[in-house]
Amino acid sequence: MSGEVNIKRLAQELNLSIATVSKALNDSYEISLKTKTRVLTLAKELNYTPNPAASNLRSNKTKTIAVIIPNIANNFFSLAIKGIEEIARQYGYHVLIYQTHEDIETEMLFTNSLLNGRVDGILTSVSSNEYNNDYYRDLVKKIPLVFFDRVYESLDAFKITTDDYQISFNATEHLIECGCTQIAYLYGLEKLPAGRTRFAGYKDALAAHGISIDENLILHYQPEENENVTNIVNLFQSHKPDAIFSSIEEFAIPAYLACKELKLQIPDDVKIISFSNLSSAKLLNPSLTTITQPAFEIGIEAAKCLFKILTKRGIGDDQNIVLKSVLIKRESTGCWEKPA
Amino acid sequence: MSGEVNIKRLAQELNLSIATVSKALNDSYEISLKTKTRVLTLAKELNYTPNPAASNLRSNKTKTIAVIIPNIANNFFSLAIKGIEEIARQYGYHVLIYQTHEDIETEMLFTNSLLNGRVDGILTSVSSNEYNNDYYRDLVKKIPLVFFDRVYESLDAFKITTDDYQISFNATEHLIECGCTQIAYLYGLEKLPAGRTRFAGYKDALAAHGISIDENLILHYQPEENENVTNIVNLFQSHKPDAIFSSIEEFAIPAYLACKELKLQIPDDVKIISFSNLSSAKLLNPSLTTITQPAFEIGIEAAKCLFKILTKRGIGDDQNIVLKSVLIKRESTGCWEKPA
DNA sequence: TTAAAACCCGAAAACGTTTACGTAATTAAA
DNA sequence: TTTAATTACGTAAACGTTTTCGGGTTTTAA
Repeated sequence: MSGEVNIKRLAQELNLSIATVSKALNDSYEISLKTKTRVLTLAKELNYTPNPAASNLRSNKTKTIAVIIPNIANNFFSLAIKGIEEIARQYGYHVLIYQTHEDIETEMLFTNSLLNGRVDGILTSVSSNEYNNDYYRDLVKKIPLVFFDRVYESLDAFKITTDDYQISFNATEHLIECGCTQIAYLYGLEKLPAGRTRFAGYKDALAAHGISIDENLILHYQPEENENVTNIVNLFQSHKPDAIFSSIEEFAIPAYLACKELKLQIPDDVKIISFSNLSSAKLLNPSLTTITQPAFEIGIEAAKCLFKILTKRGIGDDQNIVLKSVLIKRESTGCWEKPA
Repeated sequence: MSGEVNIKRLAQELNLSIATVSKALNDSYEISLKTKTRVLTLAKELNYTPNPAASNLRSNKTKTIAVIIPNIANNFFSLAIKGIEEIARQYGYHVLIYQTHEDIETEMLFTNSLLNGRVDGILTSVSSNEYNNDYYRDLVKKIPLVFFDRVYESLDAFKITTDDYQISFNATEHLIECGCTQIAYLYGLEKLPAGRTRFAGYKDALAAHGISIDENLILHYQPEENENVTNIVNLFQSHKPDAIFSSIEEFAIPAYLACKELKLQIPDDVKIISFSNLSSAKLLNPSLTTITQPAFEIGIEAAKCLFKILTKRGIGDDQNIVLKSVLIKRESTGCWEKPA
């Protein structure tokens, strides 16, 4: 009964043609104010909502965007999605979510399945296990696409990133100012510009202070959390770093666990700093000094850029948008200004 | 070019009718194996994917489900979504996400916008600020719907919950066994069965141990996080509880902050226990004893139930599915067995 | 007064599928 | 051998919109 209220039904009850009703609903200039209000009031009365499938088919627009991310159960991404949702709602758009689990195959599978008109555009933060530039160079020609955080460079598309280089430089400098010289680097996102840039900031900060890079102090991320803990433990035992720079959130907890295992005191024996959006960073034991990316704002900006494309605005705009991360000094680096 | 490959195109190139191609793609028994393979190979070669809008319109099925939750940036819900996504992917379904921000109006707005055939079914965890039974009693007749965690009772629909009563009883008993008698209760989800049941478990555990309820020790959740901190501080100053039972994750951090502000030692001065899916609970200062719900599994189960309905299976099955939460004893309650 | 413009609405095609129905050719049953 | 059943494919309608085109009526300008 209620599911059967469509344009035809409205047209019959109002003694109008289907075309007129459709135009009235879409606020066309061809329709008089009088009939518009007649149509609108009946539509509201019968609780009419247009059939999306029919509308999509004819107009080739879906009012839907897709978000493709590695993992939703991650503070950064869930906050970003929150921002995206906020903007999407303002535009009356629906949001589809896809998790790649850091696998480029499923990433491409999902993306390809969206090219047949299921969505009007895509927001993506690419997976870390490979860098497939060719694929994305073709893709951005086929569908409106915006990258955020984990981007592909030198493509004709909007890219929302943070000041990874500068903030990593600053964070490293902060450790140096705290008296550290043997700063271990926990390396994540190696294949992506974000990871490379963070490392560059670290390296350049060391160089700027006359500290030479020690390759032995660089540890690479393993998907198995336990492996990371033992790797960090081994690193401590073999090379005794006096600080840890964790370039991804996933390394922070393992670093703490390793210290716990070795009974190392933070920040006395070792200082720790990590990229992180964990809301509980300030309550860790000790509280964790973090580089925190504006995840929510990144989502907002990314969505705004996509709607710029979808509404044909901002054609000539700069496609590289860089937001500022913030270094929040806490107990784990020992020289914070004042505990809250 | 590549976007223009549709059934008509396939039919032309193969000298077949549109109907035959469609049936071949859907593996109909009416089509010979020979032509099926001809169609399939060309389809793959041209990278054909059916237009979802056209398919939806004609067949009245979208391979899409919706998830309606209060807030995605919450460990419980993001883990649940991860589980839902997992199952949806197995069935080749797409997942739409909607955040209500605990507002029943937007919740109904979203839900209503899905009744016109945009999705085949809905998974929902209802918002906490109201209990609108009438609305959902009508709704479950209109569209396949599964509730998870925050459910409406006595409705003809699948409901996935946890053993809130029993685990709250056990947790309260744990505090009592640690010597606490003045156990404050931080009350959340008051209008929902989940919140009520948790409170009942707390109350009955007190009664079972001959401890009378003190209304002054019951604090109600406020949306403003700062308010909660000051409320807890006030509670401490006026009634000196020796333990805190936080019935929702959102109360845990404020409780810690209040203790910090009053320089109360956890667990010596006060013991704390909280419902929580925070992955960092074990690293808080001190580590937090939690009641942890199997969020991922809840998502899995909820999605499975929805697909039971969508595939017309499990008609007579029990619609109340209860999963077990787990009480993880840590430092904040002082009598944990053995630190990890 | 007349032509042009503006206004308002309807007929019908189109979007790309799915599916009920029809039919010819082949096979099985009588 | 005749008839019924089965197999394999095609025709055409339908799903509910949007949109092009056209026409009739009223208003404005000359």
